[in-house]
Order: sequence, then C-alpha cells, then structure tokens
Amino acid sequence: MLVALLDGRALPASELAAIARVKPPTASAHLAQLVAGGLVTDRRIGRHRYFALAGPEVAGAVEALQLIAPRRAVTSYSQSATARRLAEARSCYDHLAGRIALDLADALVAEGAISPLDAGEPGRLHATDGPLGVRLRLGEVGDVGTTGVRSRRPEVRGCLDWTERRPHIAGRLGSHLLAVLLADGWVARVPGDRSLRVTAAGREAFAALG
Amino acid sequence: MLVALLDGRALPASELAAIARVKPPTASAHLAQLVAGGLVTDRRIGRHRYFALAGPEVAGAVEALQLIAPRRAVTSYSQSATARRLAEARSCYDHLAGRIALDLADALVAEGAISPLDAGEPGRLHATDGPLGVRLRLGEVGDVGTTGVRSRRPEVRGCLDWTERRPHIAGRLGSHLLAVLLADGWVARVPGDRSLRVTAAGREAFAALG
DNA sequence: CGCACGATTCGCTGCCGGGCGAAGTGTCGT
DNA sequence: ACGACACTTCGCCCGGCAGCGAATCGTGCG
Repeated sequence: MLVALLDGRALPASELAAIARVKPPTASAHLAQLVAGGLVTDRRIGRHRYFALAGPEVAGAVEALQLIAPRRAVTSYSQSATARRLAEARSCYDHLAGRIALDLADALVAEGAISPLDAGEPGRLHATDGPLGVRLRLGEVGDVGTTGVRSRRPEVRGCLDWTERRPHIAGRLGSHLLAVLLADGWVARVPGDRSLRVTAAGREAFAALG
Repeated sequence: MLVALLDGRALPASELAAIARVKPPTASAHLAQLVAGGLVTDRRIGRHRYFALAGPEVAGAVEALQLIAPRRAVTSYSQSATARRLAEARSCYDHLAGRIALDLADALVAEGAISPLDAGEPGRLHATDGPLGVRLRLGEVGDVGTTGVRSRRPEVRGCLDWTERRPHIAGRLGSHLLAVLLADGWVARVPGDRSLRVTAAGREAFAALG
C-alpha cells in the first residue's frame, strides 16, 4: 500500500485493498494502523476515504527500504498497461474521469461555463453558449429525465480524481457529458473494465475544439 | 541491534543481545535472520562472531526509519563508560560523529560555510573563507583525489547522529574534516574502538575558534 | 587435558496479529 | 422512502514468531 502511495497520489481504501490483494475489512484495519502510526493521512470525501503518505520522511523510509528489499515482481499498479489506460480516461460512477476529464473541466472553466471546481463541493453551471457548451449540449442539463421530478443531485459537483488529485466534473453535468461523449462516439466503453477508449473521431473533435 | 550498528562498528553477538535486552538464544536466532536477509554481515573471529551492517543502503534504511519512528528512551547503551566516549566523539564510516561533530556542524552553519543540514539530504558548501573554513582548509574539498575524476558523492550530506538524532556532516566534506582533524592531531583514534579522543591540543584549538 | 566461555540448537510456550465473513453505519443517487 | 455502495466494526480462527531453559558444540586459556 505504501509503495502504491509513493508517488504522492491519494487512493481510496477499496483501491488499496485491491492492490494489496486483501478484502476490505483487512485493508480497513491495516489503514487504521497506518493512520494511527502517522504514516498516512486520510481525507474523507463523501462515502470515500482517500489515503496518502503523511510526508516526505515516510516516502523516504519506504524508498530506503525498497533499496534493501529483495526485488519482487513489480506488478505494481502504476506501470501496467491497464493502469495507464485508466489514468487516461475512465468512467467514475456515471461520469468521466482521468486526464481527459481534467482537461475537459479546465476547458469548461476557461470558457466560463462552470465555476472552478472544489472536491466534494457543489458548483454552478453558468453560460452554456460557448463553443464547448453548444457542442456538448450543456443547455440540456437542466431537464433531467422525463419525469419532471427535480433531482436533488447538484447540477455540477467536484469529484476528486485519484490519479491527478484534482477535481473533475460530477453531478448532473458530469453524467450528461459522459452520455453525450458516448452517444456521439467520441469515447467508447472497454468491456470488462472501467477504462474508456478515445476514438479517432473523438481525438479529432477534441483537437478541433482546442 | 541495527541502530547499535549504525556507526559502522562490528559488535559480537553477546553485546547485541545485551543491547537488545534479550537472552543469547533469542539474539542468535534474530541475527541469523538478519544475515539471511542480507541486512548484516558476520565475521567469525575465534569463538566470537562479529556482526556489522551489510552496507550503506542498510544504514540509510535504518536512519530513514528513525526519522519516522516515535522517540524511544535509548537506555541500555547510553550509560556505560565507553558509550559516553562514543557519544562524545567517534568515527562514522569515514567521517566524524558524536557531540563534537554536531558542535562543529553548528559552527560551520553559523559561519555560513554550509547550508543547514537535513538528514540524508545533500547540502551545499558555500563560503570557505571564514575563520573555521580557513583553519580547516575547506577550500581543498572541491578537488577530490588526484585522478581528476568527479566523484558522484555529494560535497556535503547530512547523516543522522544516533546519539543526538540530529544530522552531522558526511559527504566529501565530512571525510575531509576527519582527515584534517587527525592530521593536525586535534583528535586521535582509540585502538580497538571507533571512538575518538580529543587531544589537549585539539581542545585548546576548538576553544580558540569558539 | 580440562575448564570456561561464547555461541548455537532443540523443544516448548504464550501470544500477537493478519485475515475473513457477517452485520452495521453513513452517504449518494433514483 | 428506498436501494446501492464504500467503509467500518465485531467475532472468530489460525499460523507464525519471539522468547526462554536446557543441552550441545567449538574455541581459547590455564
């Protein structure tokens, strides 16, 4: 777990459990000890709990131990092919995550379509008439579903991206964006995996929009 | 046990058992594991068996762990007479350690000769023209050996002093300082021991320099 | 040669701590 | 209001390891 956290990212408990190949209760107990011992810090966001190394001294100790530890098959998460795909683009619940999601969020903030994002906090959808707003049909975000029932889900919400430690777009807008990107064939689901593939058409379209 | 070996000395099994406050069979089993794991090397001399750290990586790992470990009362070792001598002045690999090393480091920092030390981190050698810098010939530190080969060893490095838990001077400067102090007769080696004796001349010289 | 001493091996005990399934808690979304 | 989900707590089992006493091995010294 500590090795997985070496690059400074914050990872949720479930992810650390999977990396360590143990069940959630075991991971929870172990993480509790790491926190009690001051090796990692935790940050609760919604129903997730993100863990990160407590400081550079801890990272130094882990690295020093790696130097004298017998080499193990580093099937470590950070270098496998699927890990790279996940870091690039993936779905997070019903919205987009990964590098591409952050780029998209930055672009929308720059266009003035949304307020700057804060992890876990609700945001506001402002102008929907910029180039991106028109192309991505942001105007439709207001009316959710056909029931006419006003959802309590905020129209925009920041959701901490665990690969980059910055918030990407969740909420109704996040859901809408993923649906549009899938419908228009810019990204495609990869079976058996949460990762998403950016299609050739998508790559072209993103480039055209800057 | 590893902490006791941090200064590079080789200690017999019985000594390590006493330091760890365990009986000989326990120490023997533990040391066997340390040897098997490649953390320490052993050397049989007569009916004794001396153990030492396997290398600087191991020392680095132990030091890194000390930085994040809660402080413990180091009771056992700190009371014997030889322990007091070791705490005062000793060699650590090829450089100076102990109280005197820390005083020297503080004085050099105060004079602006070196940047404040950080355990395990490389530092910089700045002015060499202060009273201490001139007296200790810090100007010679730059040219290492006669080969002209640029050593990758940093000119200054912080090395955690296990008696005081503060960094003293290692690196090329540390090596240089010990060589100068020995050459000028300020300190002298004590046979059969890593401890150093501050000579009368040395005491006088240190006092004169503040 | 025999004793003293350092170190090791053997057998045993106590216990800590990792690991899991099942059930509970809080949050999110419909 | 309700179900889904992330995480935690509880209770339990089990393996392994630290630690020791007694006996053994090997070396050095008288």
